[in-house]
Amino acid sequence: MTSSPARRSRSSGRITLHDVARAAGVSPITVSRALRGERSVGHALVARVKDAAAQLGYVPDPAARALASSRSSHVAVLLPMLSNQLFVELFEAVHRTFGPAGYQTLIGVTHYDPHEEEQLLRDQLMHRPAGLLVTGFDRRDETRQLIAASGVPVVHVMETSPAAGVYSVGFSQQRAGHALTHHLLQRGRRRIAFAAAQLDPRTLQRADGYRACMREAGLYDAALEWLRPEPSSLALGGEMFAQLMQRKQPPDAIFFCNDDLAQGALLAALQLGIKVPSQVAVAGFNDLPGSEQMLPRLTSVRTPRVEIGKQAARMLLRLMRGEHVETPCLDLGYELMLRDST
Amino acid sequence: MTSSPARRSRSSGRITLHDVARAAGVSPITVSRALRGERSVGHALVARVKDAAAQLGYVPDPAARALASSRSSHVAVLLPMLSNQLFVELFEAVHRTFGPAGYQTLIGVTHYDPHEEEQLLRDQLMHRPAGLLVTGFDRRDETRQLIAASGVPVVHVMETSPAAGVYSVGFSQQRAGHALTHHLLQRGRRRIAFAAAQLDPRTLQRADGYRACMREAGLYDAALEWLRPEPSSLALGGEMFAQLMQRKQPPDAIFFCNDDLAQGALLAALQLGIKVPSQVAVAGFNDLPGSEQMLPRLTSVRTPRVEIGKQAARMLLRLMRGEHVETPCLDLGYELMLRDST
DNA sequence: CTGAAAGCGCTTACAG
DNA sequence: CTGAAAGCGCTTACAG
Repeated sequence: MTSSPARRSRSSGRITLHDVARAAGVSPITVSRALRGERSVGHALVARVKDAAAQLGYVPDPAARALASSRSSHVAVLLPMLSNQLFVELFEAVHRTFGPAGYQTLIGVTHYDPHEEEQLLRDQLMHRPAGLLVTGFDRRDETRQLIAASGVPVVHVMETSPAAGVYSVGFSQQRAGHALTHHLLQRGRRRIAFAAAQLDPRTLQRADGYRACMREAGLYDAALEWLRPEPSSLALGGEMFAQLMQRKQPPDAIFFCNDDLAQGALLAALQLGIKVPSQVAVAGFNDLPGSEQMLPRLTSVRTPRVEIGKQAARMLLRLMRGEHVETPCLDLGYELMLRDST
Repeated sequence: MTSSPARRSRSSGRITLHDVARAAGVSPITVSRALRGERSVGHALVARVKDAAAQLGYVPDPAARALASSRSSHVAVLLPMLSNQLFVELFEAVHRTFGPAGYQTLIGVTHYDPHEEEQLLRDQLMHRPAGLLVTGFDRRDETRQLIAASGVPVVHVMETSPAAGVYSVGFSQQRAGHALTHHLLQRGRRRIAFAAAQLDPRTLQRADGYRACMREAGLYDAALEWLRPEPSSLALGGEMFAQLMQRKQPPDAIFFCNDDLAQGALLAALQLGIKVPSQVAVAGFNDLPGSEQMLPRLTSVRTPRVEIGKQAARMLLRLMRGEHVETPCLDLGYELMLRDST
């Protein structure tokens, strides 16, 4: 029971690996290994060490661990925007998966701005995250190089890429856009407009799907496409709807690139006395909260963001452990939610 | 130009304080002090050191810093739920304030669960955050002690408390609830219902305000209060509205504790053919996105979550630096948004 | 105002 | 399968 020598002490009184080692009667390295679950430690020892650690209420110090191993216990997630409920759900799924695995989830919001993304990335990378989750593939070359140079494993979410050495979990935005347009055509619509905001890469991929489908049907008309760069919102959706319906040749269906626009359109229709779907069909994308409560209930495309978050986090966890990933390009599909507005 | 000795090296090739020191011709401690802005270093030296650091592209290692100083460069924020846009806006404001100050913001979502909150807190505290932001005051005694024992400075958001040694930024939920009820009374309403979900402390404080106001008017009737424990949502709001209006003596106004409930109610009214506000007035709380687009536009109480986030982060920053805080209990008020639904 | 020494609590790399 | 030594990159506490 010799107490520590009377040297000038900076000790925080914290219980350390050494305390556990002394209690268990082994060396600190063995404790370190036992607690991290390295296979090389004997069963009996592992049990004894874990007991001692629990007894003492030992909590490892992440900073010391990070310094010694030069790998931290947090994961960085870069998302475009939290005002879109889609990304909130994605984040929560990621967070729920990393938490129990012992990782903290750091969030960065890029606001769809490539420069902001790069700045955030620099900040994050300086903290040496154990892994990185980013949205999509569209970023500056410098940002890409920054990531590559860091050596931090990355998984991309929301889109997929079959490229070698690239890890992604998402679905085909293009095909989903195509499918929704196809549904509208099947309902007998001909003058189908595509109304979009924000114009991020995934929105443009949906536009591609729409275009391809309309061309296949011989019905493509550039005048029916309306792309607005500002963020999407209920108010903007209402405004776009009103203007589209005021045209000399109004559309008989409108495919909004996001549900908030479509919800705003439905509210505007109510106000303007325009009947949906008899006069014009309205469809959205993402199936966000509220779409099922709209009047009429909004047809949309359900995107599997929760599953994407979960699977992407799991994939990243494997990469971080240096394990093999069976399916580096994971397509989780989408689901057409056909409701009353089409 | 002596290269490092041929000892077994674990060096990550990283540029360290020592490299900067050598380049600037000073000792590492001086570099450390100069870069952290300690006053004791001479002007000329600071400039020389900063130059050298910039030249070399030096980036401090947060893990090493945390280990040596036993204080980290991140701040933990505990929020009840991200599906409520209110907290997303609050979080973004906090994040925007801490980022430039050199702190990472770690988020924890409690889902209004005291046990989950305590678990999150243990996780966070083990990482020794430099500061802590928590929502409200309602938590288990053990959780409270955990925080106190950690010595980490804390600021509470959304509610205020004048207690000594307690730091808070928010507004009076009670007064806001009272004010909205008062507005409904002024509009000539008498049978004013209070419909709530989730039943978190702040919702109950709003209920208190409602009750006090109704009692003052001699109109309080317990039958007009409906408290449901499940999370609030558009769907639940619609359901509660329909049931309230089916009663033998329906209310002539309904105060929903949150805008999503009220928005759901407005949509249900449209569907049921119930006129708002002529037949029944509907009001919400928080003034969330979409309320202004509703039909009719929804009366609500605008809560200053962005300002709360910003001011709370600033207050915490001062506490973290050991500076004096002028106003430990900061009331930022609220604003009645009177629109067409009342 | 500047510095040499020691230490923060862990893990890596080398042995046996 | 277990351990003694060294080191990760910084800051604290003590001197001058």
